Amino acid sequence: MITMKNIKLKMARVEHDLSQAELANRVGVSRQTIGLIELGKYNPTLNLCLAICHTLGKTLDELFWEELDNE
Amino acid sequence: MITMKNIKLKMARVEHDLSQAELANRVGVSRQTIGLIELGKYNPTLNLCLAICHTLGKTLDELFWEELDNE
DNA sequence: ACATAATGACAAATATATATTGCATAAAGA
DNA sequence: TCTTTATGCAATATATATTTGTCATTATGT
Repeated sequence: MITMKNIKLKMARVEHDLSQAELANRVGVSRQTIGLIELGKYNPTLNLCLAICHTLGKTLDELFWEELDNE
Repeated sequence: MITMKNIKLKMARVEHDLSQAELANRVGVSRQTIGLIELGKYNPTLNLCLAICHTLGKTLDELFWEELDNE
């Protein structure tokens, strides 16, 4: 469960001028879930990843493909 | 939770001459999990998707993009 | 300085991904 | 045939993703 911060997700979200709560709303999950994914403390499901991608206009590879560094 | 069959995953697996059980072994999950993902009856976690991708030499987009599922 | 929004952290509860076991069937080989 | 391998299906059990609620802190704005 030791993942890394998802900077790319955070950047894509900010790019759309969305707060974590707003993105969570559009995607249909809780604010905490989005926050934890950005912090790299979560292992989201594929469907959630896809929903985030569609909301932010990005692909899976663009947002979730190996961010291999530590925080 | 009715998803579409993941044909691309099955093709990539067969391309590597792996059975569901063999792929499951390498990825560290049960045979049923792989089978259900291929049947589109499951919503795997990102880490599992990534493990499958690395084992089969594919990216997330190549194996898991655009099988549109409901909710 | 004060207010409010945005985020991080934490715990307990719920939902669901995944494991485990077993059984059924079809295909391929000996 | 007989045996083995591969796959689907189903029930129960476990692990973990996700929710809900609350509080603290850090911006950001007035």
